[in-house]
Amino acid sequence: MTNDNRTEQEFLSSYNVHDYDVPLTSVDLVIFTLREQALQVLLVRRSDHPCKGKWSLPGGFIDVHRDKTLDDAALRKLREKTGVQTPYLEQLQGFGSASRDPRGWSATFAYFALISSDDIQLQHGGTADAAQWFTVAENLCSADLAFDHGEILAAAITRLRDRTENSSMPVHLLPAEFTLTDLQRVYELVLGRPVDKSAFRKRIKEGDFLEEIPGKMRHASNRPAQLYRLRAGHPALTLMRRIGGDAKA
Amino acid sequence: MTNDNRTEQEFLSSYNVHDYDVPLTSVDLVIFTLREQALQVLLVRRSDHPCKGKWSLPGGFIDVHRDKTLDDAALRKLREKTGVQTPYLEQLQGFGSASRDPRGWSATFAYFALISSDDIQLQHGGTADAAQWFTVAENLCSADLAFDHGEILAAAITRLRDRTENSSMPVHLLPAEFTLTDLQRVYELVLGRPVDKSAFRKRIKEGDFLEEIPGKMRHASNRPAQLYRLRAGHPALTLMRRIGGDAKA
DNA sequence: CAAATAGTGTCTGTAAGACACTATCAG
DNA sequence: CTGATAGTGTCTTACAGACACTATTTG
Repeated sequence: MTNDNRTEQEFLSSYNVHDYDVPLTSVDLVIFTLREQALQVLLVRRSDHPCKGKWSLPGGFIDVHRDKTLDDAALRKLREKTGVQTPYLEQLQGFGSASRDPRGWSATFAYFALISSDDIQLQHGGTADAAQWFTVAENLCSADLAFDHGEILAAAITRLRDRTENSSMPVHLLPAEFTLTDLQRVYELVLGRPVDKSAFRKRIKEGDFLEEIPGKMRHASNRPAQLYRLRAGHPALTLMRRIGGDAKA
Repeated sequence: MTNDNRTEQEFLSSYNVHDYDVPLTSVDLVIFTLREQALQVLLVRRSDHPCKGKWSLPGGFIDVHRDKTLDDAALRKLREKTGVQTPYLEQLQGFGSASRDPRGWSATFAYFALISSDDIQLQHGGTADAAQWFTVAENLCSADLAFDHGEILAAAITRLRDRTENSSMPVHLLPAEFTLTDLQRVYELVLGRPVDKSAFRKRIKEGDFLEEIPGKMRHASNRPAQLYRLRAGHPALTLMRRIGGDAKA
């Protein structure tokens, strides 16, 4: 009886989500920042079943009454955990299977956030679980994380490295004002290899997503360094190393 | 009462998905192929509400009893529509909001498939809705497709073009055996611009994902062309135009 | 032979990496 | 002055695009 002549109105009034077996649907976040001269990720200890006691990515079910969109749901979780209002946020990948959660068929939209450690105010107490920053290392993904969160974390690290090879992404790990040397250190940290200063600066300037802060320098016991900031109104991500040929022709 | 001392077993026995308001969760497919010298995409006319009568991407709800994983769900939909068993399939992006489906909060995992038109056997009759191939053009995304499928289609086209710039992806649009000129035509079609023959062939050979089929040529009223095929056991996607520097150091 | 497409060789500009050089501060 | 880091210039090499050239078939 699905192909009759009911109006859409009639159809909808007879439709009830609860009549069907549906997957659990959640949002999980991989939140990166720079702390203690290292790339770190935020994990939360689960205070309840399933996976009680294990470390997990922050996240949870979509609240169909409060969240208008998937991005809203991710932003809400991020703000609840870190207090950060306007992070760099992008969708990473979906993960779903019959077996990843013992409560039943489960699917999650994994997100990927970069924030400056200056902006963080970890939310403690109340219903918040214990949250802690972990330095990103190869063995962290194979640690005994909850659900398939090790796999999600590995995918996030891969994505961050890939984007670092050819985009401005890592700027979002820094505070609003920084020197080019600061930025170079971030690239080196994420890529795990040294980067040539001259070539790096050429590429960044060419990308044209930064601007000098007029007259503002950082002083130390050496030549002062020009401070830069993101050029206002520019996209959050600028691709560099444009591909050969004339991509517009 | 979430933080008590129940065992996981006790917890699960009291847990019921139907106690909560959950989003509808589905899988949608953007299936590309080459037909009539053009890049085409498969759309299905909806035979029922909502969006009755509109063209939509093939897809549907996850069947928590038949599908073990998200990828399984996508593969099942693809086989049901096209009969293709082993396509190139990758996850595209998740889309979800309170408003994209009038039945309620809805989220979808969009997938992205490339198939050779040689392999297609469109499934007609039975419960299958009318399916039809449409040539990909800019205006197709802004046509009046069901739900937010125009947006999903646009994202898929963007992804295909991006990958075509720097990977072997387009080979999956061709039959198992093809000439280098065939392949070049595909790249040109997807990118919408001419590609230099010499540079193209250098890059493809360097990518090392193809092999000559020994002694097998395609004959016409001109010099015969060597036929190639995917090198067995190689990954479905090979990146070309490797990034500068020494990415392994 | 001509026509047609397959396939290759050569030149050139551009840009990235390497690395040395200069600049400018504190103390 | 020295030490330290900021910032730039120069050289070399690799490679993609442009484009002309050769090769091999049918008819």
